[in-house]
Amino acid sequence: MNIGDWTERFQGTKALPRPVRDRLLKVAQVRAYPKGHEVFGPHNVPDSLLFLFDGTIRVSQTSDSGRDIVLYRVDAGESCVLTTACMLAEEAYNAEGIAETDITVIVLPKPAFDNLVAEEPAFRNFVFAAYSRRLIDLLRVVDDVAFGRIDVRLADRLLTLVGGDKEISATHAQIASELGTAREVISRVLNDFQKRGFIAQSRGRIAIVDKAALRTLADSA
Amino acid sequence: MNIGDWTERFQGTKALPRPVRDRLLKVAQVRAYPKGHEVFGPHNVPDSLLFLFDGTIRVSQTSDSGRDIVLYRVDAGESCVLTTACMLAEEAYNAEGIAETDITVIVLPKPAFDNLVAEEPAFRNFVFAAYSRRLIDLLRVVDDVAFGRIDVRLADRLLTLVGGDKEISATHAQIASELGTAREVISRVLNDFQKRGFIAQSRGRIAIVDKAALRTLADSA
DNA sequence: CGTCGTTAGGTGACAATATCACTGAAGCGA
DNA sequence: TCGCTTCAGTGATATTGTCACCTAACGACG
Repeated sequence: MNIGDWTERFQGTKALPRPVRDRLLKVAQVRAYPKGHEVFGPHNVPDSLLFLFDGTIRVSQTSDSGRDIVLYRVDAGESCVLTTACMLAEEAYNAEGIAETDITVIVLPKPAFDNLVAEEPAFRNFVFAAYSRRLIDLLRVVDDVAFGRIDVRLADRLLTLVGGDKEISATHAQIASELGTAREVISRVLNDFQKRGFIAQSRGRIAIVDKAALRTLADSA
Repeated sequence: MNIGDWTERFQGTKALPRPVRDRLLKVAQVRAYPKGHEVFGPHNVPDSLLFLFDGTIRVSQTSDSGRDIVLYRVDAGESCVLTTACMLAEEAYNAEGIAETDITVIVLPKPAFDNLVAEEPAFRNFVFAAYSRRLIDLLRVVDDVAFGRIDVRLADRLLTLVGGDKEISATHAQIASELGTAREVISRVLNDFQKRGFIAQSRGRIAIVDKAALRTLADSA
Protein backbone atom coordinates (compact mmCIF):
# COMPACT_ATOMS: atom_id res chain seq x y z
CA MET A 1 0.00 0.00 0.00
CA ASN A 2 1.32 3.40 -0.90
CA ILE A 3 -0.10 6.61 0.44
CA GLY A 4 2.78 8.93 -0.34
CA ASP A 5 4.56 11.02 2.24
CA TRP A 6 2.41 10.47 5.29
CA THR A 7 4.92 12.28 7.48
CA GLU A 8 3.29 15.44 6.19
CA ARG A 9 0.11 14.53 7.98
CA PHE A 10 1.19 14.40 11.61
CA GLN A 11 2.15 17.17 13.96
CA GLY A 12 4.85 15.00 15.39
CA THR A 13 6.47 14.13 12.11
CA LYS A 14 6.05 17.04 9.75
CA ALA A 15 8.38 19.17 11.86
CA LEU A 16 11.15 16.61 11.59
CA PRO A 17 14.21 17.08 9.34
CA ARG A 18 13.93 15.58 5.86
CA PRO A 19 16.44 12.77 6.42
CA VAL A 20 14.63 11.60 9.51
CA ARG A 21 11.35 11.58 7.67
CA ASP A 22 12.81 9.57 4.85
CA ARG A 23 14.05 7.03 7.36
CA LEU A 24 10.60 6.91 8.89
CA LEU A 25 9.00 6.23 5.55
CA LYS A 26 11.28 3.24 5.27
CA VAL A 27 10.89 1.67 8.69
CA ALA A 28 7.20 2.24 9.27
CA GLN A 29 4.57 0.08 7.70
CA VAL A 30 1.29 1.27 6.29
CA ARG A 31 -1.68 -0.95 6.94
CA ALA A 32 -5.36 -0.85 6.21
CA TYR A 33 -8.03 -2.42 8.37
CA PRO A 34 -11.75 -2.75 7.84
CA LYS A 35 -14.39 -1.18 10.00
CA GLY A 36 -14.85 -3.22 13.16
CA HIS A 37 -11.25 -4.40 13.39
CA GLU A 38 -9.87 -4.61 16.92
CA VAL A 39 -6.84 -2.36 16.78
CA PHE A 40 -5.84 -3.19 20.32
CA GLY A 41 -7.37 -4.84 23.31
CA PRO A 42 -6.65 -6.93 26.37
CA HIS A 43 -5.86 -9.94 24.23
CA ASN A 44 -4.26 -8.05 21.43
CA VAL A 45 -1.46 -5.88 22.70
CA PRO A 46 0.51 -4.26 19.91
CA ASP A 47 4.23 -3.73 20.24
CA SER A 48 4.30 -0.62 18.11
CA LEU A 49 3.13 2.94 18.14
CA LEU A 50 0.20 3.60 15.86
CA PHE A 51 -0.48 6.71 13.85
CA LEU A 52 -3.93 6.97 12.44
CA PHE A 53 -3.68 8.17 8.87
CA ASP A 54 -7.32 7.91 7.99
CA GLY A 55 -10.54 6.97 9.72
CA THR A 56 -11.57 6.86 13.36
CA ILE A 57 -10.81 4.52 16.22
CA ARG A 58 -13.23 4.24 19.11
CA VAL A 59 -11.59 3.46 22.41
CA SER A 60 -13.94 1.97 24.94
CA GLN A 61 -13.91 0.08 28.18
CA THR A 62 -16.01 -2.92 29.10
CA SER A 63 -17.07 -3.64 32.65
CA ASP A 64 -17.18 -7.05 34.24
CA SER A 65 -20.92 -7.01 33.84
CA GLY A 66 -20.50 -6.51 30.11
CA ARG A 67 -21.47 -2.88 29.81
CA ASP A 68 -19.43 -0.49 27.71
CA ILE A 69 -18.42 3.10 27.88
CA VAL A 70 -16.60 5.09 25.23
CA LEU A 71 -13.48 6.75 26.60
CA TYR A 72 -12.49 8.79 23.56
CA ARG A 73 -11.98 8.62 19.85
CA VAL A 74 -8.75 8.80 17.90
CA ASP A 75 -9.15 10.80 14.72
CA ALA A 76 -6.99 10.94 11.62
CA GLY A 77 -3.74 12.73 12.29
CA GLU A 78 -3.52 11.58 15.89
CA SER A 79 -1.54 8.80 17.44
CA CYS A 80 -2.88 6.12 19.68
CA VAL A 81 -0.73 6.35 22.76
CA LEU A 82 -2.89 4.12 24.88
CA THR A 83 -1.30 1.28 22.96
CA THR A 84 2.07 2.22 24.40
CA ALA A 85 0.46 2.42 27.82
CA CYS A 86 -0.92 -1.04 27.27
CA MET A 87 2.51 -2.30 26.33
CA LEU A 88 3.96 -1.15 29.61
CA ALA A 89 1.07 -2.04 31.82
CA GLU A 90 1.50 -4.90 34.19
CA GLU A 91 -1.90 -4.38 35.72
CA ALA A 92 -5.10 -5.59 34.18
CA TYR A 93 -7.26 -3.27 32.20
CA ASN A 94 -9.98 -3.78 29.69
CA ALA A 95 -9.85 -0.96 27.26
CA GLU A 96 -10.02 -1.76 23.60
CA GLY A 97 -9.71 0.15 20.35
CA ILE A 98 -12.10 -0.66 17.55
CA ALA A 99 -11.96 0.75 14.04
CA GLU A 100 -15.12 2.76 13.71
CA THR A 101 -14.58 3.20 9.99
CA ASP A 102 -12.23 1.58 7.55
CA ILE A 103 -8.86 2.85 8.70
CA THR A 104 -5.35 3.33 7.48
CA VAL A 105 -2.65 3.24 10.13
CA ILE A 106 1.07 3.79 10.21
CA VAL A 107 2.82 1.20 12.33
CA LEU A 108 6.02 2.44 13.89
CA PRO A 109 8.03 -0.36 15.52
CA LYS A 110 9.12 0.23 19.08
CA PRO A 111 12.85 0.57 18.36
CA ALA A 112 12.20 3.29 15.81
CA PHE A 113 9.84 4.94 18.26
CA ASP A 114 12.52 4.88 20.94
CA ASN A 115 15.08 6.40 18.64
CA LEU A 116 12.79 9.17 17.61
CA VAL A 117 11.85 10.03 21.17
CA ALA A 118 15.52 10.12 22.07
CA GLU A 119 16.74 12.14 19.14
CA GLU A 120 13.96 14.47 18.11
CA PRO A 121 12.57 17.01 20.54
CA ALA A 122 9.68 17.77 18.18
CA PHE A 123 8.63 14.15 18.17
CA ARG A 124 9.06 13.91 21.89
CA ASN A 125 6.79 16.85 22.45
CA PHE A 126 4.24 15.31 20.15
CA VAL A 127 4.21 12.09 22.12
CA PHE A 128 3.90 13.80 25.47
CA ALA A 129 1.20 16.06 24.14
CA ALA A 130 -0.69 13.01 22.91
CA TYR A 131 -0.46 11.46 26.34
CA SER A 132 -1.64 14.64 27.95
CA ARG A 133 -4.56 14.88 25.60
CA ARG A 134 -5.73 11.42 26.53
CA LEU A 135 -5.30 12.03 30.22
CA ILE A 136 -7.44 15.12 29.91
CA ASP A 137 -10.01 13.24 27.86
CA LEU A 138 -10.24 10.73 30.67
CA LEU A 139 -10.60 13.47 33.26
CA ARG A 140 -13.56 14.68 31.27
CA VAL A 141 -15.10 11.23 31.19
CA VAL A 142 -14.70 10.86 34.94
CA ASP A 143 -16.31 14.23 35.49
CA ASP A 144 -19.23 13.43 33.20
CA VAL A 145 -19.91 10.02 34.62
CA ALA A 146 -19.53 11.02 38.24
CA PHE A 147 -21.34 14.33 38.18
CA GLY A 148 -23.14 14.78 34.87
CA ARG A 149 -26.84 14.42 34.19
CA ILE A 150 -27.78 11.83 31.65
CA ASP A 151 -29.90 14.13 29.48
CA VAL A 152 -27.09 16.66 29.26
CA ARG A 153 -24.55 13.99 28.40
CA LEU A 154 -26.86 12.50 25.79
CA ALA A 155 -27.54 15.86 24.17
CA ASP A 156 -23.82 16.50 23.97
CA ARG A 157 -23.10 13.10 22.54
CA LEU A 158 -25.82 13.37 19.92
CA LEU A 159 -24.30 16.62 18.73
CA THR A 160 -20.86 15.03 18.58
CA LEU A 161 -22.12 12.02 16.69
CA VAL A 162 -24.15 13.98 14.17
CA GLY A 163 -21.26 16.31 13.37
CA GLY A 164 -22.16 18.48 10.43
CA ASP A 165 -24.77 16.01 9.34
CA LYS A 166 -28.52 15.84 9.90
CA GLU A 167 -29.01 12.29 11.05
CA ILE A 168 -27.36 9.70 13.21
CA SER A 169 -27.37 6.05 12.29
CA ALA A 170 -27.29 4.26 15.61
CA THR A 171 -29.51 2.16 17.79
CA HIS A 172 -30.49 3.12 21.30
CA ALA A 173 -28.33 0.28 22.57
CA GLN A 174 -25.28 1.63 20.76
CA ILE A 175 -25.77 5.08 22.20
CA ALA A 176 -26.24 3.58 25.65
CA SER A 177 -22.86 1.91 25.35
CA GLU A 178 -21.35 5.24 24.32
CA LEU A 179 -22.37 6.74 27.64
CA GLY A 180 -22.01 3.67 29.80
CA THR A 181 -25.67 3.44 30.68
CA ALA A 182 -28.60 1.17 29.91
CA ARG A 183 -30.65 1.10 26.75
CA GLU A 184 -33.91 1.77 28.57
CA VAL A 185 -32.51 4.99 29.95
CA ILE A 186 -31.54 6.18 26.50
CA SER A 187 -34.92 5.19 25.08
CA ARG A 188 -36.71 7.24 27.69
CA VAL A 189 -34.57 10.33 27.33
CA LEU A 190 -34.77 10.14 23.53
CA ASN A 191 -38.55 9.94 23.74
CA ASP A 192 -38.48 12.98 25.95
CA PHE A 193 -36.29 14.77 23.40
CA GLN A 194 -38.74 13.79 20.70
CA LYS A 195 -41.70 15.12 22.65
CA ARG A 196 -39.83 18.36 23.11
CA GLY A 197 -39.19 18.55 19.38
CA PHE A 198 -35.41 18.24 19.55
CA ILE A 199 -35.20 15.10 17.46
CA ALA A 200 -37.18 12.72 15.28
CA GLN A 201 -36.74 8.98 15.41
CA SER A 202 -37.12 5.98 13.23
CA ARG A 203 -35.73 2.52 13.65
CA GLY A 204 -31.97 2.76 13.89
CA ARG A 205 -31.92 6.46 13.03
CA ILE A 206 -32.13 9.71 14.88
CA ALA A 207 -32.70 12.96 13.04
CA ILE A 208 -31.55 16.10 14.79
CA VAL A 209 -34.35 18.63 14.40
CA ASP A 210 -33.38 21.41 16.76
CA LYS A 211 -29.63 21.58 17.09
CA ALA A 212 -29.71 24.84 18.98
CA ALA A 213 -31.98 23.45 21.67
CA LEU A 214 -29.75 20.42 22.11
CA ARG A 215 -26.74 22.71 22.27
CA THR A 216 -28.37 24.74 25.01
CA LEU A 217 -29.17 21.63 26.98
CA ALA A 218 -25.70 20.18 26.48
CA ASP A 219 -24.06 23.38 27.67
CA SER A 220 -26.29 23.71 30.70
CA ALA A 221 -23.93 21.63 32.76
CA MET B 1 17.62 20.92 52.73
CA ASN B 2 19.77 17.87 52.41
CA ILE B 3 18.42 14.38 52.16
CA GLY B 4 21.44 12.64 50.75
CA ASP B 5 21.47 10.69 47.52
CA TRP B 6 17.79 10.65 46.62
CA THR B 7 18.56 9.13 43.23
CA GLU B 8 18.73 5.84 45.09
CA ARG B 9 15.05 6.08 45.85
CA PHE B 10 13.47 6.13 42.39
CA GLN B 11 13.12 3.39 39.84
CA GLY B 12 13.85 5.90 37.13
CA THR B 13 17.03 7.23 38.60
CA LYS B 14 18.71 4.47 40.49
CA ALA B 15 19.46 2.64 37.25
CA LEU B 16 21.28 5.64 35.83
CA PRO B 17 25.07 5.84 35.54
CA ARG B 18 26.86 7.52 38.43
CA PRO B 19 27.87 10.68 36.53
CA VAL B 20 24.31 11.30 35.45
CA ARG B 21 23.06 10.90 38.98
CA ASP B 22 25.64 13.33 40.26
CA ARG B 23 24.49 15.86 37.71
CA LEU B 24 20.92 15.29 38.80
CA LEU B 25 21.79 15.91 42.40
CA LYS B 26 23.13 19.25 41.31
CA VAL B 27 20.34 20.50 39.05
CA ALA B 28 17.34 19.27 40.98
CA GLN B 29 16.05 21.07 44.01
CA VAL B 30 14.72 19.45 47.12
CA ARG B 31 11.71 21.08 48.69
CA ALA B 32 9.47 20.41 51.64
CA TYR B 33 5.83 21.37 51.83
CA PRO B 34 3.34 21.09 54.66
CA LYS B 35 0.24 18.94 54.62
CA GLY B 36 -2.48 20.67 52.66
CA HIS B 37 -0.18 22.41 50.22
CA GLU B 38 -1.47 22.60 46.65
CA VAL B 39 1.26 20.91 44.66
CA PHE B 40 -0.44 21.67 41.38
CA GLY B 41 -3.81 22.81 40.18
CA PRO B 42 -5.62 24.78 37.53
CA HIS B 43 -4.15 28.01 38.82
CA ASN B 44 -0.84 26.62 39.80
CA VAL B 45 0.80 24.89 36.89
CA PRO B 46 4.34 23.78 37.62
CA ASP B 47 6.99 23.87 34.93
CA SER B 48 8.95 20.98 36.31
CA LEU B 49 8.68 17.29 36.85
CA LEU B 50 8.11 16.30 40.45
CA PHE B 51 9.45 13.26 42.23
CA LEU B 52 7.86 12.53 45.53
CA PHE B 53 10.56 11.63 48.00
CA ASP B 54 8.39 11.34 51.06
CA GLY B 55 4.70 11.62 51.89
CA THR B 56 1.56 11.29 49.81
CA ILE B 57 -0.13 13.51 47.26
CA ARG B 58 -3.85 13.18 46.67
CA VAL B 59 -4.90 14.00 43.13
CA SER B 60 -8.56 14.90 42.83
CA GLN B 61 -10.96 16.55 40.49
CA THR B 62 -13.64 19.08 41.34
CA SER B 63 -16.86 19.36 39.39
CA ASP B 64 -18.57 22.59 38.47
CA SER B 65 -21.08 21.91 41.20
CA GLY B 66 -18.26 21.76 43.72
CA ARG B 67 -18.13 18.04 44.33
CA ASP B 68 -14.84 16.20 44.45
CA ILE B 69 -13.58 12.83 43.46
CA VAL B 70 -10.16 11.38 44.16
CA LEU B 71 -8.45 10.17 41.00
CA TYR B 72 -5.40 8.54 42.52
CA ARG B 73 -2.64 9.03 45.04
CA VAL B 74 1.04 9.54 44.41
CA ASP B 75 3.16 7.74 46.93
CA ALA B 76 6.79 8.16 47.89
CA GLY B 77 9.09 6.90 45.16
CA GLU B 78 6.71 7.82 42.37
CA SER B 79 6.71 10.79 40.06
CA CYS B 80 3.80 13.04 39.40
CA VAL B 81 3.43 12.97 35.65
CA LEU B 82 0.07 14.66 35.58
CA THR B 83 2.00 17.85 36.18
CA THR B 84 3.73 17.41 32.85
CA ALA B 85 0.36 16.73 31.29
CA CYS B 86 -0.92 19.93 32.80
CA MET B 87 2.01 21.81 31.35
CA LEU B 88 1.16 20.71 27.87
CA ALA B 89 -2.58 20.93 28.12
CA GLU B 90 -4.30 23.65 26.23
CA GLU B 91 -7.71 22.44 27.25
CA ALA B 92 -9.30 23.20 30.55
CA TYR B 93 -9.22 20.68 33.33
CA ASN B 94 -9.69 20.91 37.02
CA ALA B 95 -7.54 18.31 38.60
CA GLU B 96 -5.42 19.31 41.52
CA GLY B 97 -2.77 17.71 43.68
CA ILE B 98 -2.85 18.29 47.41
CA ALA B 99 -0.23 17.18 49.88
CA GLU B 100 -1.99 14.70 52.07
CA THR B 101 0.87 14.61 54.52
CA ASP B 102 3.93 16.77 54.92
CA ILE B 103 5.91 16.01 51.81
CA THR B 104 9.38 16.21 50.41
CA VAL B 105 9.66 16.56 46.65
CA ILE B 106 12.46 16.65 44.15
CA VAL B 107 11.92 19.33 41.55
CA LEU B 108 13.50 18.56 38.23
CA PRO B 109 13.48 21.54 35.85
CA LYS B 110 12.05 20.90 32.41
CA PRO B 111 15.36 21.25 30.52
CA ALA B 112 16.99 18.63 32.71
CA PHE B 113 13.93 16.45 32.30
CA ASP B 114 14.19 16.78 28.53
CA ASN B 115 17.85 15.87 28.55
CA LEU B 116 17.28 12.82 30.64
CA VAL B 117 14.43 11.60 28.49
CA ALA B 118 16.58 12.08 25.43
CA GLU B 119 19.73 10.49 26.74
CA GLU B 120 18.73 7.80 29.18
CA PRO B 121 16.57 4.89 28.09
CA ALA B 122 16.11 3.82 31.69
CA PHE B 123 14.70 7.20 32.60
CA ARG B 124 12.55 7.25 29.50
CA ASN B 125 11.01 3.95 30.38
CA PHE B 126 10.35 5.16 33.87
CA VAL B 127 8.50 8.21 32.58
CA PHE B 128 6.39 6.25 30.14
CA ALA B 129 5.64 3.67 32.76
CA ALA B 130 4.51 6.41 35.09
CA TYR B 131 2.17 7.77 32.44
CA SER B 132 0.81 4.33 31.80
CA ARG B 133 0.21 3.76 35.45
CA ARG B 134 -1.84 6.91 35.71
CA LEU B 135 -3.82 6.13 32.59
CA ILE B 136 -4.68 2.76 34.03
CA ASP B 137 -5.57 4.31 37.37
CA LEU B 138 -8.01 6.54 35.55
CA LEU B 139 -9.48 3.62 33.65
CA ARG B 140 -10.16 2.04 37.01
CA VAL B 141 -11.84 5.18 38.29
CA VAL B 142 -14.05 5.36 35.21
CA ASP B 143 -15.02 1.75 35.62
CA ASP B 144 -15.82 2.16 39.30
CA VAL B 145 -17.84 5.30 38.90
CA ALA B 146 -19.74 4.16 35.85
CA PHE B 147 -20.46 0.59 36.84
CA GLY B 148 -19.55 0.07 40.49
CA ARG B 149 -21.88 -0.21 43.46
CA ILE B 150 -21.38 2.39 46.13
CA ASP B 151 -21.17 -0.07 49.02
CA VAL B 152 -18.49 -2.06 47.24
CA ARG B 153 -16.53 1.05 46.40
CA LEU B 154 -16.82 2.30 49.95
CA ALA B 155 -15.67 -0.98 51.45
CA ASP B 156 -12.67 -0.96 49.15
CA ARG B 157 -11.82 2.61 49.96
CA LEU B 158 -12.09 2.06 53.69
CA LEU B 159 -9.61 -0.77 53.44
CA THR B 160 -7.25 1.39 51.42
CA LEU B 161 -7.50 4.27 53.83
CA VAL B 162 -7.04 2.19 56.94
CA GLY B 163 -3.96 0.46 55.55
CA GLY B 164 -2.33 -1.63 58.24
CA ASP B 165 -4.00 0.44 60.91
CA LYS B 166 -7.17 -0.07 62.94
CA GLU B 167 -8.93 3.26 62.58
CA ILE B 168 -9.56 5.94 60.00
CA SER B 169 -9.63 9.57 60.91
CA ALA B 170 -12.04 11.11 58.44
CA THR B 171 -15.48 12.64 58.35
CA HIS B 172 -18.28 11.25 56.26
CA ALA B 173 -18.00 14.30 54.05
CA GLN B 174 -14.33 13.63 53.37
CA ILE B 175 -15.03 10.05 52.41
CA ALA B 176 -17.85 11.18 50.17
CA SER B 177 -15.45 13.43 48.30
CA GLU B 178 -13.08 10.48 47.92
CA LEU B 179 -15.71 8.60 45.98
CA GLY B 180 -17.39 11.51 44.28
CA THR B 181 -20.71 11.06 46.00
CA ALA B 182 -22.80 12.83 48.62
CA ARG B 183 -22.26 12.78 52.35
CA GLU B 184 -25.75 11.43 53.06
CA VAL B 185 -25.04 8.41 50.91
CA ILE B 186 -21.87 7.65 52.83
CA SER B 187 -23.63 8.13 56.14
CA ARG B 188 -26.31 5.65 55.19
CA VAL B 189 -23.94 3.01 53.91
CA LEU B 190 -21.66 3.42 56.92
CA ASN B 191 -24.62 2.95 59.23
CA ASP B 192 -25.45 -0.18 57.34
CA PHE B 193 -21.86 -1.39 57.75
CA GLN B 194 -22.10 -0.64 61.46
CA LYS B 195 -25.32 -2.61 61.81
CA ARG B 196 -23.65 -5.50 60.07
CA GLY B 197 -20.72 -5.28 62.48
CA PHE B 198 -18.08 -4.35 59.91
CA ILE B 199 -17.13 -1.07 61.56
CA ALA B 200 -17.63 1.08 64.62
CA GLN B 201 -18.07 4.83 64.43
CA SER B 202 -17.49 7.88 66.51
CA ARG B 203 -17.38 11.50 65.46
CA GLY B 204 -14.68 11.87 62.83
CA ARG B 205 -13.43 8.32 63.26
CA ILE B 206 -14.18 4.95 61.82
CA ALA B 207 -12.82 1.81 63.41
CA ILE B 208 -12.54 -1.21 61.16
CA VAL B 209 -13.90 -4.14 63.13
CA ASP B 210 -14.20 -6.89 60.54
CA LYS B 211 -11.61 -6.44 57.85
CA ALA B 212 -12.30 -9.80 56.29
CA ALA B 213 -15.97 -9.03 55.78
CA LEU B 214 -15.14 -5.70 54.17
CA ARG B 215 -12.61 -7.42 51.97
CA THR B 216 -15.22 -9.93 50.84
CA LEU B 217 -17.66 -7.16 50.04
CA ALA B 218 -15.02 -5.10 48.25
CA ASP B 219 -14.01 -8.04 46.11
CA SER B 220 -17.56 -8.98 45.22
CA ALA B 221 -17.44 -6.74 42.18
C1' DC C 1 -46.89 -12.95 -0.71
C1' DG C 2 -46.82 -15.04 4.16
C1' DT C 3 -43.98 -17.15 7.88
C1' DC C 4 -40.38 -17.11 10.94
C1' DG C 5 -36.58 -15.53 13.43
C1' DT C 6 -33.98 -11.62 14.87
C1' DT C 7 -33.31 -7.12 16.40
C1' DA C 8 -35.02 -2.49 17.84
C1' DG C 9 -37.59 -0.30 20.86
C1' DG C 10 -41.47 0.48 24.64
C1' DT C 11 -43.22 -0.02 29.38
C1' DG C 12 -44.22 -0.81 34.25
C1' DA C 13 -42.45 -2.11 38.65
C1' DC C 14 -38.93 -1.73 41.58
C1' DA C 15 -34.02 -0.82 43.44
C1' DA C 16 -30.14 2.15 44.05
C1' DT C 17 -28.34 6.54 44.38
C1' DA C 18 -28.62 11.67 44.51
C1' DT C 19 -30.69 15.83 46.15
C1' DC C 20 -33.02 18.80 49.37
C1' DA C 21 -34.38 20.51 53.53
C1' DC C 22 -34.21 19.97 57.65
C1' DT C 23 -32.87 18.11 62.60
C1' DG C 24 -30.17 17.30 66.73
C1' DA C 25 -25.65 16.20 68.73
C1' DA C 26 -20.71 16.88 69.61
C1' DG C 27 -16.95 19.65 70.20
C1' DC C 28 -14.64 24.10 71.02
C1' DG C 29 -13.43 28.71 72.25
C1' DA C 30 -14.84 32.84 74.81
C1' DT D 1 -21.73 27.66 80.61
C1' DC D 2 -23.12 29.84 76.25
C1' DG D 3 -22.99 30.23 71.57
C1' DC D 4 -21.00 28.85 67.31
C1' DT D 5 -19.53 25.61 64.09
C1' DT D 6 -18.96 21.14 62.34
C1' DC D 7 -20.62 16.46 62.04
C1' DA D 8 -24.03 13.27 61.42
C1' DG D 9 -29.07 11.47 60.97
C1' DT D 10 -33.50 11.41 58.50
C1' DG D 11 -37.62 11.67 55.53
C1' DA D 12 -39.32 13.15 51.11
C1' DT D 13 -38.56 13.31 46.45
C1' DA D 14 -36.01 13.09 41.87
C1' DT D 15 -33.03 10.70 38.91
C1' DT D 16 -30.97 6.73 37.15
C1' DG D 17 -30.32 1.71 36.82
C1' DT D 18 -32.31 -3.05 36.72
C1' DC D 19 -35.52 -6.56 35.55
C1' DA D 20 -39.05 -8.78 33.13
C1' DC D 21 -41.64 -8.78 29.49
C1' DC D 22 -43.91 -7.01 25.43
C1' DT D 23 -44.74 -5.30 20.60
C1' DA D 24 -43.18 -3.61 16.18
C1' DA D 25 -40.09 -3.55 12.35
C1' DC D 26 -37.16 -5.79 9.23
C1' DG D 27 -34.97 -9.41 6.54
C1' DA D 28 -34.45 -14.15 4.75
C1' DC D 29 -36.68 -17.56 2.49
C1' DG D 30 -40.09 -20.74 0.65
